[in-house]
Amino acid sequence: MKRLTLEEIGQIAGVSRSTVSRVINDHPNIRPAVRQRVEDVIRQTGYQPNSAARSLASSQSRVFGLVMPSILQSAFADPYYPLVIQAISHACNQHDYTPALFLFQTPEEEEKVSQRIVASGLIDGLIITADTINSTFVSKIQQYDIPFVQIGRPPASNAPVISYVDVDNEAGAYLAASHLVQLGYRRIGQLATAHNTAGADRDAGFRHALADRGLEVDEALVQVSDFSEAGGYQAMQALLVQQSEAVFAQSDAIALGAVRAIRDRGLSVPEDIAVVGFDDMPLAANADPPLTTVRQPINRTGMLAVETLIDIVRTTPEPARHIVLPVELVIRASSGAVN
Amino acid sequence: MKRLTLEEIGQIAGVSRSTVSRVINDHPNIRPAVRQRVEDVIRQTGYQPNSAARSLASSQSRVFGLVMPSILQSAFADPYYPLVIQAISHACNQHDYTPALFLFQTPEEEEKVSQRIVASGLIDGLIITADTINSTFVSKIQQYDIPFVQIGRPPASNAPVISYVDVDNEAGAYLAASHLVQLGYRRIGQLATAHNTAGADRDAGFRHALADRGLEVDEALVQVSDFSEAGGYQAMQALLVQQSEAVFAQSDAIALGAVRAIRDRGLSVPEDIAVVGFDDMPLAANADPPLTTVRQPINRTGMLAVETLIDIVRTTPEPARHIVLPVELVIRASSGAVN
DNA sequence: GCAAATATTGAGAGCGCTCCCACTTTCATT
DNA sequence: AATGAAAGTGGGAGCGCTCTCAATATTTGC
Repeated sequence: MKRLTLEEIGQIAGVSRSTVSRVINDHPNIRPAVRQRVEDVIRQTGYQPNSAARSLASSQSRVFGLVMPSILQSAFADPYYPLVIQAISHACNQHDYTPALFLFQTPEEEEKVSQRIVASGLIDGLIITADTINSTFVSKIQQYDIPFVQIGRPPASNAPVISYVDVDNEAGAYLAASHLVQLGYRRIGQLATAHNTAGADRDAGFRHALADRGLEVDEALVQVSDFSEAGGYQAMQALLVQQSEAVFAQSDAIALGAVRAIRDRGLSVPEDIAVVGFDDMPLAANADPPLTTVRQPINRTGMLAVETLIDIVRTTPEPARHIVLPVELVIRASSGAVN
Repeated sequence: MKRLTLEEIGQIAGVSRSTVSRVINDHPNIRPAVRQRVEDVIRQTGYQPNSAARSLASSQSRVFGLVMPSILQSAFADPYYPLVIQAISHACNQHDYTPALFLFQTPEEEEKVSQRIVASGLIDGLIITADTINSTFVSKIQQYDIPFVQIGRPPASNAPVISYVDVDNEAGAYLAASHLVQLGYRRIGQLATAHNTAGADRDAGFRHALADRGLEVDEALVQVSDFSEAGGYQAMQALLVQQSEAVFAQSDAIALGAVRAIRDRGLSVPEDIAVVGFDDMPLAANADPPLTTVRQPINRTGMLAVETLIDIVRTTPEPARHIVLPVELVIRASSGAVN
């Protein structure tokens, strides 16, 4: 099937290349009859403008890059990332952008690909997720004039100048921890993380909640894990020694690992130890027991990241946009509040 | 940071645009001294050719589309797909291709985006996964001259003309089922699937293995599920009524759902019912009990899909390439063969 | 009904590259 | 040393679009 050009569409419709271009780009000042005629021809022929020619002439590609730097072994072990990818894909489809995927498993891979990303003009903007606190990627691309938004708050030093979409991690952790306190638990542990600001904010919310109820945080009850199930299992084993009554896990994957560790010790959830997670992944509801957790709106996060980036690309990049989405506590059996 | 052009690089290096182009595209017949000089300038300036201009002039974009049609609710519930995405991303990075992601959650989304994909020239080729048996997507794009490879064998009617990379699902299921037979189980059930050829092939391998050992397949012991954990849970509940001694699950996610269902019934794995999965996801080794399963080489699958597609794009598309990768049985505790 | 204002359309240039062809230089051969 | 072939290099055309500007058509006001 031969590909048609603007010129040929114009020929068929009896107008010039320019007029067809105007129709496609939705410019004003076209006689309705002409627009109609051109649109008909486009529909009948299935014409699609050549994207290379378009982006060469307009220096806009309508391609966004979705970047996940430094996924070492295990980032995909957290089902959060696939959901983010899905959400962004969906948002891009809605807005006629194409998402290009850049997963970096090693620093070398990151180095090799990132130069091409920023300098080839293939990409109009970047959505960056999973940024670890000391990632070099963001500082590298800041030198180029490529627009980007982060999913998740960047470290405080960068935050004012970087646009981002985040969920209210602190409020979520506050809700989760308060829930445990209200249920009467006193020795409340935390399975924390140390890689990104989400972990830091959840930690802050946890501590804030306990402090507000007059409880002190026993540092022995705070164990550090990564965001994976396996990490949660290990960290929980350490926590079990400390006889905590309840535990707030910074992700659902961690929570599931914790449940497994508790079970392996012959204890049960929530009777012996209550567990609360964070994220409300689909598997949280199906878990055994169903997981009390903090629901974060991943689809909205992805949609807003894309829309914010479109806004930045089309209008002025200044000032940086900061969006923080609310979260909610979803109470299920694992915290002992319901059967 | 202003972007340089070929012309400017040539100016700096004291050669013409054409010569720089030759260096970049690795053409022969350049004096080594000149090539060196040009390469130095490129390195120092960090020059990257403009990809829009390049693809307009050469009609090659070096972008591949990764398509997952008809993900209705739950395809991402199977952790297999994120791993495939990761593998393909990695392979594309290695070969200087950019992977663009097209996930379709509804037929409307598929309809809207697919026209743009095939006709805009943005994409040099497609890698199509998760194709359900009666997907219309493949038949739609076959009308266009866009090269593609499938991950997973297409239905027999299409198979001869479509290039694909698959794992030996039948052999894997045969291994898994034979393993259970050898362990002495006789009432062996299957948690099957009905969406794609992988399921059909695994079913065939399962039946083949039982037949080879003189066992008949009791159809009451074959329950149909989707590829998810939740699906496995439901299907296993139905199977529990039938008193099977062992069960072959067509995916690890299904197997984990089955384990949960068995547990919920107060039975244990493998003492009461042995379970074997398929895929060897990372979580299979960490599961409780660790899952006996069939390991499929997802990274190699992704790499070969990309390399096959590159080969098709660069050389002749005929004849279709068919690659089937071997799998291996990984024996862990869930089948009762080890503690 | 006519000039002025405005709406609509077409043509040219150019985005930065690749590809082809023509030209210059170098080298092997006699 | 002369010749032909091969190696190496530069310039023009053109990929299919957008954007600007000039030209033409239509409308408005009086």
